[in-house]
Amino acid sequence: MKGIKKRSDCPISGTLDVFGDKWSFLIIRDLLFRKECTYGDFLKSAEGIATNILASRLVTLEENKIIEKLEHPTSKAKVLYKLTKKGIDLLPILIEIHLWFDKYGTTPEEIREMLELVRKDKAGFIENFTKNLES
Amino acid sequence: MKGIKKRSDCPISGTLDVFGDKWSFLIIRDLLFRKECTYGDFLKSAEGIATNILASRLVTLEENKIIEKLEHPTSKAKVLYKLTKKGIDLLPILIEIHLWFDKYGTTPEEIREMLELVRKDKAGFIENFTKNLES
DNA sequence: TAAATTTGCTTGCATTTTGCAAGTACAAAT
DNA sequence: ATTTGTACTTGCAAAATGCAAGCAAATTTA
Repeated sequence: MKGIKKRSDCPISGTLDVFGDKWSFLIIRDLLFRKECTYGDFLKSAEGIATNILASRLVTLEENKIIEKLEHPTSKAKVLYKLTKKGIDLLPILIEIHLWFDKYGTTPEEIREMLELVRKDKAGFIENFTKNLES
Repeated sequence: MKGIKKRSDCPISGTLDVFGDKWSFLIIRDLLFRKECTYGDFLKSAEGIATNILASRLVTLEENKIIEKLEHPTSKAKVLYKLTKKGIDLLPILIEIHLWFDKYGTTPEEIREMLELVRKDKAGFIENFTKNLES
């Protein structure tokens, strides 16, 4: 599965060329909330991604420098995935999706607590969250 | 194409259940930038959506109250599509996608001009843009 | 006013992507 | 030494996508 074909110069189109499917952004969500995930961690997520799809999405995200692979500190059998800076910088998009959803849908309580912080000081929230992920 | 199956309670997942494909958000982009579009207008967009896909996406977006149909003021042969408030409120997501893309990709000049306004006063930009679309 | 064109779709079919179930190779635990 | 865990790959069926053609109603043109 090689280079993605660009449909136009439009930034929205270009972004969808990479993330425009039902799974990629869930992988990013997992990594934003959990910082580092193994292959098995992704498989355990509530939505139930198929293993072949997961593998192909991880490749695409890595090709596009959104995520990177790391050695697991204690086990050679495991692989750690984490976001690059480019990936971490998707946080504001994720936040706006959450805010929009909260306005028109039903947000789980735990997340709604996070959104209160966001509403109090969005820039500060993003800065802190980002710092934590970068470290 | 009937009701969409919800994969989990996660807001990201729920949003992707509706928009998680390569085309839906381009339709919304068109409507944000052009305010009202006919079926033919969407077909003319640079990315070249297939007519059957367009028709099915318009149905889904309408079912989900993101867009609505309007009578064309001068022609019964034409149909006007426009965003609902719920659809207009996707603007902040679109903006963050643009800002992210601009950081890591190449944004067309015309759009970059818009982004300067956004960076000067994001809240004001959104307010004005929204007001214009609502009227 | 009859014929041609425009408009918003639908239909049929080939290609591509997805999803499910198994299988594999290597690491690690028992 | 054997079983289990982990990260995948493979094969195949089902679903989604893409392309081309078709169609009915509205509109324009002759």
